[in-house]
Parts: sequence; C-alpha cells; structure tokens
Amino acid sequence: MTAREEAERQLEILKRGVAQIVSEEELLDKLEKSVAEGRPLKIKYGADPSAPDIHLGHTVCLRKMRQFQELGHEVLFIIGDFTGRIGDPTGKSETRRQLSEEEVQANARTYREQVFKILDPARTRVLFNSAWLGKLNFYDVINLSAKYTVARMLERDEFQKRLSEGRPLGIHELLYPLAQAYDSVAIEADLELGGTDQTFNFMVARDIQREFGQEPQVVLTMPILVGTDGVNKMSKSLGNYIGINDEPSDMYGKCMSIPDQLILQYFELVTDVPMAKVRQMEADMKSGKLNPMDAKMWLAREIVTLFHGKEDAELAEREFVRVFRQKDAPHEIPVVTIPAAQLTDGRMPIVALLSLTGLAPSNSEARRLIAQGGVRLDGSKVSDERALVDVRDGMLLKVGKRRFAKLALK
RNA sequence: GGAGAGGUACCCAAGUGGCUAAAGGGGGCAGACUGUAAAUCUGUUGGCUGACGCCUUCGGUGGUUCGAAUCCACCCCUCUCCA
Repeated sequence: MTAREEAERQLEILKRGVAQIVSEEELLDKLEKSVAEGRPLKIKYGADPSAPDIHLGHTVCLRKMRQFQELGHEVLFIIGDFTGRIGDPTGKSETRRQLSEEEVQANARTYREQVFKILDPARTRVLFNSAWLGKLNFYDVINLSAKYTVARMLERDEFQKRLSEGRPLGIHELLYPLAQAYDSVAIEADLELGGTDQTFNFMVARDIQREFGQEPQVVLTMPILVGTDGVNKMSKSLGNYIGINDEPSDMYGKCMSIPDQLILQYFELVTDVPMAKVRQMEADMKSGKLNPMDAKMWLAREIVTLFHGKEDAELAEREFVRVFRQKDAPHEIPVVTIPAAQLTDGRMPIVALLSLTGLAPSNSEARRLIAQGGVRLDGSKVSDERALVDVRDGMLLKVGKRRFAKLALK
C-alpha cells in the first residue's frame, strides 16, 4: 500500500461522526506525509481545568482522539490551567475563580484517571499551557495581538451577539482565542480537535500559526452531544449528563431516558457499532420493523459495556427490565436501618418513615407524594398520609418508579 | 465623574401597601398511558402540622405603617449610555 492509499484509508476511518474538517485535503496531505516519514501527527486537544468530571459528551472527542492513536498518532492533551483563569467567552462566561496550584494538580490527576479509560496513555502527552503562556511578558502579548485585527476577531458570532445586544464584552475575552492559538504555536500542532463551539478559536490558531511561520493546523470539530433532556448540550451543571463513572444500572437507565430521536446520533458518536449497522437500524425504525425501545436498549448495553464490561451491562439490562417493565423491585436495594427507639409500639407515621429513609426530602414532600399516589409499601399503595406503619424487618418502601428502600430494624 | 436600568423561589420572569408562599414559563417530582427513566396528557413544586393554623422567603441593614417583595434611608452587587 502506498502512503497515499494508507492516508486515504485513515481518513475514511477518521471521518466518522465529524461535524467539519478544515480541510480534508490538508488532512490527507498531513496523513500521507506522516505515513511516509513515519512521524505521528500531533493532535491537540484543550481541556478545561475546572471540571474534571468526564461524561459522555467529552467522550465524543476523546474517542476521536483514540482513533488517531490507533492509527499511530500522538495526542497532546493540554490542560488549560492558564487560559482557564481568563474564562472562555463561549456561552455564558461567568467569571471563574482562580484555581490554586494544588487544585490544578488534583484536577489533572482526576483527568488522567478518567481520560485514560479511553485514551492510550502510551500515545498521550499531558501538558499545562501555563508552561508557555505564563512565560510571555506584556510585550509578547502585545506582539501576539498585533497579529490579528479587531474586525477579524469580531467575526465570531458570540462576540457579535454580545455587542448587538448591548451586553458587556471584556478585552480579555478578545485575547482568549489568541492565547489558545498560541498553544497551537507552542506545541506545533498538526491538528486540533474539539467541539463545534470551538471552531472560531481553532481557525484563529491557523492564522496565528501561519504568522509564526508554521504550517496551519487542520481543524476537526465534532458535534456537540445533546444531553438526556434532548435539548441542551450535555453538561454536568444542567444535570442532563451520563457520567463515565456512573453505576452500571444508573448509566443504563440514563441511556434509556434519552429521547428516541437521539438514538442514532448516540450510536454514531459514542459507540463502536459500525455505521452500516447504524444505517440499517435507521431504516428498520422508519419501516416499523425495529421498535425504538429495542434500539435504545441495544445502545444502553453498548455504552455500559464500554465503561463497565459486558457482564455488568447485561446485569443492568436485566435489572432495568425487571424494575421498569415488570415493575418488580431491583435486586439491590439500599437498606435503611430504623432505630427501634424511633418507634412507638413498633409503629411509625408513614410521613416520618419517608423522610427518615431519605426517599422524601421533607415531610411536606412526603405528604405530597402520598397524595399523588407515588408511595408504595410492600407493593400496595399508601393513600392515607396519616397512616401508621407497623415497621417490620425487610419491609419494602417505594417512591415513584425508581426510588426504593428496604427497612431494617435495630 | 455624570445620567439611567436592575438585583424576586432551582432557573427565567410578573408583581409597586393587605385578596401574595408570591402570576406565567422552564426544569424537577408524581400520576395516567406506553413493550423505554422516549413521546403525550394531567397534577404538583418553601418548611412545620392530622387539621385550623403557624414560621421563614423577594440583594443587605435599619425605618415608616395596624400591615411591605411593594413606601423611605443608607449600603453592597450587576449592567447600559455619556464624559
């Protein structure tokens, strides 16, 4: 196989799921050169230092990086400890508090642990951008900003929007893309990878690299993964995320809670299921041959398998079917010990029991739940909020569809 | 420095003296339905109480008043425009 053919083969693999590549020809050339010279491409990825909890949304890019690694390339994982202090103008930029050195280090450690569930440590270098950005003096910064114009910087739609809506726009925010661009210069990135929301920053980096006499990086963006609410981008703060450290059953359930329209996209972006199969599924769902639920169960199994292994995935699925379809109790239920001292004549008001077990956050909420018919004791609905319960060992308390507690007397 | 706008419950946002625990929307929760924790529809959404009711809440502090998210004073914070 010629270098060109090998490059074409790699490109074909790498194109799965991507939103945009600038440009395919450049990437192909770089891949070819890389193959011919036996030199891995440097894949740049910038990570925010403040949120080290990784969820499925992050894995979209991580998986793409993994693909690069499997093709022999090298990932430079940059922790933006310096830029993190500026505050990325993407979205609602709330001023961030400065992280201490120790916090940054601690976060970095967590990052490594989580990220290497997907990335190959042998082909990853973790770097901190303070290493070079922290060395620039004011002159250097001005010099760097001289390489770009205000008009060009204002092309960014986020900036445009802020200006036209009369919302504030800090000078430092204009500098942010330059700082990120300088990262690319510092490491001589061949390609930068990230979400589509980063497109502008990535493109600025190309220009700045050119200014520094480097070959511009290829820009490869991935779609932003929509969260379980089906509307917003997946993020921890919105609570619509599936964490890679989630318990298998929780992870499975969360996967099942995504809207049906998201199924195919999830398959494409966060699983290894071949695209041919994904397309087949799409056709089958359209024709009614495949129930979306079954497709989703497959998806959930795939995802749980990726992070917990096949066995746990199958277990999680059986539990899901048991709890939600057959409405049985799960096998593992948190046991709550009830101190005998809390009982009068072996009995306790249902409301108190609900808050004591933590199934309801307050007595008022407990009453509300009962009024709404959401409380079951050993399978039968509790309808009287004043009911006194004869507490027995092993009693099963259930709230809603998925909150259970098993009582233990002490 | 000057002029102005604003800070309301998890979020957005109405409310300018009692009828306001505070409209509406989002989100959350529950129910119905469903082969899904999908979709759809309905209800619910401060705390204490069996209940009457009571307590806490509208940036902070202090006042006016029988009574304040609503009026006054001072303070803190955010934003816009002009210089």
